[in-house]
This record gives sequence, structure tokens and C-alpha cells, in this order.
Amino acid sequence: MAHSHDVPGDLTRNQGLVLGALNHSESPLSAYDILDKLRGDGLRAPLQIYRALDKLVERGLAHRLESLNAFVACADEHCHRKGLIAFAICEGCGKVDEFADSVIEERLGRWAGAKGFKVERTTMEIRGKCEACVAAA
Amino acid sequence: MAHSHDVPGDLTRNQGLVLGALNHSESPLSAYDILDKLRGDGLRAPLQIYRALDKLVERGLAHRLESLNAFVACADEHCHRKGLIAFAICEGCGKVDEFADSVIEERLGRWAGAKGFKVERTTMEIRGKCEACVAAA
DNA sequence: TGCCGCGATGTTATGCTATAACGTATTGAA
DNA sequence: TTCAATACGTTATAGCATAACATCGCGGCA
Repeated sequence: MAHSHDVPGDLTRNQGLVLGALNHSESPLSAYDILDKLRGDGLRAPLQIYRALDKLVERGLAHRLESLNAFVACADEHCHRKGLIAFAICEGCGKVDEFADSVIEERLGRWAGAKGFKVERTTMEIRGKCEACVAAA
Repeated sequence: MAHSHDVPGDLTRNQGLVLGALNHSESPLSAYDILDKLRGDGLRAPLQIYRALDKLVERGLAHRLESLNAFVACADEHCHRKGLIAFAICEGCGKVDEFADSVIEERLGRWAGAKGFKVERTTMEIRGKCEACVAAA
């Protein structure tokens, strides 16, 4: 059967390599981290990575974490997520948890509606420590 | 009377200059933008700006916008804001609106509590177009 | 007074993140 | 075939951030 690291078949070679690198990582990777992992596959320039990342993010297969300048694979295998996604980033182990909350989405929509603000994109990132790292401390 | 660009008296010279630059700007400034504005005051190195920004952000007098790698002065003159703050950033005119929503804060707290995640800092940034820029388009 | 510690400052050098500008290759539709 | 659109490869450069080290100024305190 398919496992969680399967990838859509219509990606280009570079996109597939980049998404693969993200899927095999426990924590977010910067574009340069990804580049270093893919030098053995012939990739040499940052732009090759950034271009692939642009497409992946555009399709929702990867996410950019603004507060880290880094990227993660989407946690939802089939990428059904459409709306606002929140990320909880552990400063201890670096792992990222991804979740959605319709109430928050509704509140933001309400605020935007009242202000006449047209929302195009929202980033929500929580920094802190995950349960395991709190326990370990 | 005091006006909205007053500044706490216990800031150092560099901190005061940096906060002043932010207060006089309509839109967010990068550290290098600020540096350029303050060369006339004798500031020369990025680190002088970053050090001042660190203190200002720590005290809540300025905010960092992660999705822009830029900074704004806190919109609340007396800096009473303690909790989560959300920012709406207009891609048209660059202006930033700052607001708080206790319901969102409560939802995030609930999620964190359920997961055992210890929140240290949250960033929430909405990108889009403000009412004026939507109308102008 | 003189010593000390601490925080702010100044300066140089460097590292990390991201894109501009150009040319080539591949693909797919008319 | 021809054209347009998209991906790819490469070099150079722009933009954001911090390391490391020296100095200065001010308050506490013996």
C-alpha cells in the first residue's frame, strides 16, 4: 500500500527531490539545508531549490514557516487542507505540529469583514516547547 | 499635551532613535531601512539597529513582522498589550493594522493545553489588501 | 576614592536567506 | 513545424542577521 511519504506523480524532478527531502526530515529545513541534502542528486544552486519550493507551497504540498525562514512538508498526506493552518513549533526538538481551527478562521474572517480587509494569506505560528521537551527540562 | 509619538524616557539614545524612526513611518521598516534613516544621527552598523530593536521588541514598544522581516512601532501608545497580537498587512499600501482577539487567544490556549504544548510566543499575520486599496483597484 | 561589574556602544568581518538576469531545454498545442 | 509556456541551469548580487572583540559609562560598594 501507499505510505505517508508518497508524492504526487506529476511533480518535476526537482520538485520531487525537494519534497522528498522535506518528507524525510523530522524538522523544518531551510532552502540551503535542502540544497546540501540534494547536492548528490546534482542540484547546485539555491534557485533550483527556491523554484521547486515555490511550486510546492503553491500547491499546498509544503508550507513555509515565516518565523524560521524554513519549510516543512504538509502533514496531510492528501493535502486536503484549504483554509488557515496553524503551526506549533517546538524550540526544544524542532518538531512542528500542524493544525486547523475553524473558530479562529471564523474570527479572523469576521474581523476582516468588519474592516473591509481582503485576506489573501494568513500565517499563524506558535513558538514554545512540546510536551516531551517540557517534561525533559 | 503628549502626542502619539512620545516615547518612554528611559530609552537609550539608540533605542530612542530607532523607535522614533518607526513611529514616523507609515509602514514597516527593515533594520537596514532604519539604518539608512539614522546615518545622519551617527549610526553606521546594522548591529546598532538590531540591538536597539531587540530591546524595543522585548519591551513591547515595537513588533517584528516575521513575514516581512521588518518592524513596526507598537500601535498602542501606552503599550498595554500583553497577550497575542494579530497584524493585518496590506500588500497595496504597506500599512499594518494591529489588533487583539481574546477568542482566538483562548482557542490557541485550549489547543496548547490539550497537547501539553507550552506557548512562549505567537505570531499571527494576515496578508491581503486594506479597504482603501481594494477600492482603488 | 578607587575598584568592579554590568549593560550599552562601536567596529569589522562574516554567514545565512533570497532573487535578478540571462540563456537553454522541454513540452504541448495550433 | 512553429510558437508559447514552463522548467531548468548558472552566475552574480541583493537583503537580512549575528559572531567576536574592544571600549565606554555608570552604579554599587569596600
